[in-house]
Amino acid sequence: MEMPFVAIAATKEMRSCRILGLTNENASDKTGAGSEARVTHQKHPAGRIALGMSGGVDSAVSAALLMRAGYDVVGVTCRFQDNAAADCAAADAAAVCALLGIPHVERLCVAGFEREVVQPFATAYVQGLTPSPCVGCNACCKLPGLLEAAEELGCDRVATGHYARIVQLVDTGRFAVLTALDVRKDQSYMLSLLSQDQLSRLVLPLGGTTKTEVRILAADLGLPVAEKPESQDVCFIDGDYRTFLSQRGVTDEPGLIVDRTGKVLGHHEGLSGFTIGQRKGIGIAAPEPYYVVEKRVDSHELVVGYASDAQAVSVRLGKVNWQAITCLEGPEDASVKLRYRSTPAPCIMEPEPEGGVRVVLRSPQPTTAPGQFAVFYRGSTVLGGGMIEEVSSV
RNA sequence: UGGCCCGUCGUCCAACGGCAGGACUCUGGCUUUUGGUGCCAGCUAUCGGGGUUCGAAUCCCUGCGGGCCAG
Repeated sequence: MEMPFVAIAATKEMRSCRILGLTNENASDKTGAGSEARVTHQKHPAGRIALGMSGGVDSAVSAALLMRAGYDVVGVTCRFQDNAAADCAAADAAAVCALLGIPHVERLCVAGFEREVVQPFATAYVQGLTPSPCVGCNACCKLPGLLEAAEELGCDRVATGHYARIVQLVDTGRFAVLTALDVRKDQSYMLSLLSQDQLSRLVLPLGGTTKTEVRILAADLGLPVAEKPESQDVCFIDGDYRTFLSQRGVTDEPGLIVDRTGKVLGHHEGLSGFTIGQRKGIGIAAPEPYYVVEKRVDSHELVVGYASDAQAVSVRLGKVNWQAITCLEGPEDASVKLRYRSTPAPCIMEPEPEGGVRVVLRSPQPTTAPGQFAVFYRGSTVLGGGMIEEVSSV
């Protein structure tokens, strides 16, 4: 046993591929004391790996699973911020590593995080976009940081606690992301910007497990973070969104709330407080709920409409990062997620100049906001993803 | 200041003289590595004063406040 690859049955979408994961990651194995005993006495047959540890339960359990699979695991906590929360996260990760008996290192990534994630986030709001910082963070900050750490630590692979799977397609040799088996926790969307190089070295121990199993395993192992709640909200904003944005120079000006016909319905205190598709917080009583359908940055107008107006029929993407396929040569069918937790919707991908893609939805979908990512799927395979630049509703 | 309508949650609208209900807003919760959506729950009202009645949002009188025809 020298490579951690597992062949899986061919699916309709993929003629064949191999999962880059763990040899014993199957759900049925969670109590498999037998196989566990078999691997623990071996001398790291799977090699040395740098595991990104956030301090949460997912990465903690990932460490244990990697160890079971025969990896020589080094816990790496990237410090994206210099504050108490980061101290706390790092301390939790260190405690887990200590308990598991593996080394733990911290890595300072504050400058890179600021440059690649935080500033672009604020800039997006100035432009009237609704950014999705985690997508960019994974590709431009988290993975690069981990890979650098791996280099320094002599690791040939890296791992994270994302719920998704990675495969290598036999036909083309390309690496692709698959959805997690636990569809409720699937995070493949968040990995859609990863490059081939990043994917080729990434191992995702949790792709074949469920959150429930992870919690159970964490408890069985006595991990101190077993009960830690799910992360949510933007990690670098603790507290008031508005305050954060204003500290970042995002000036917010009041403006009118109008409907599609131009009728004035009310006032708002700043466009950055709204995202397209949003329902709550508009503050206008009407026969039906209003949704934000447009933000007019120049005139500071917020355009609202009923649910029937808050539908997208097509979106235009900037440069798309292709994963399972090399490029798009002509129109092709796929499914697309227009927001992280939305259901993939049937669509046609049409190539546009400079790597862009026009996405024509087979049927109208609840609208989405420029700045969000559209991620293409074929079955459970991620084809690629790109940032939404324009949403068409007619 | 002649005649006629109408005053009910924050908003819009219901309720044969018999427990004031809904929608929207708002608030809280669930869900969630993007304040989105969605789901669940909750708060809040009969314009004031008299009367009739066992009982009034409802009927009568009156005041106040809107609106519409008149001039």
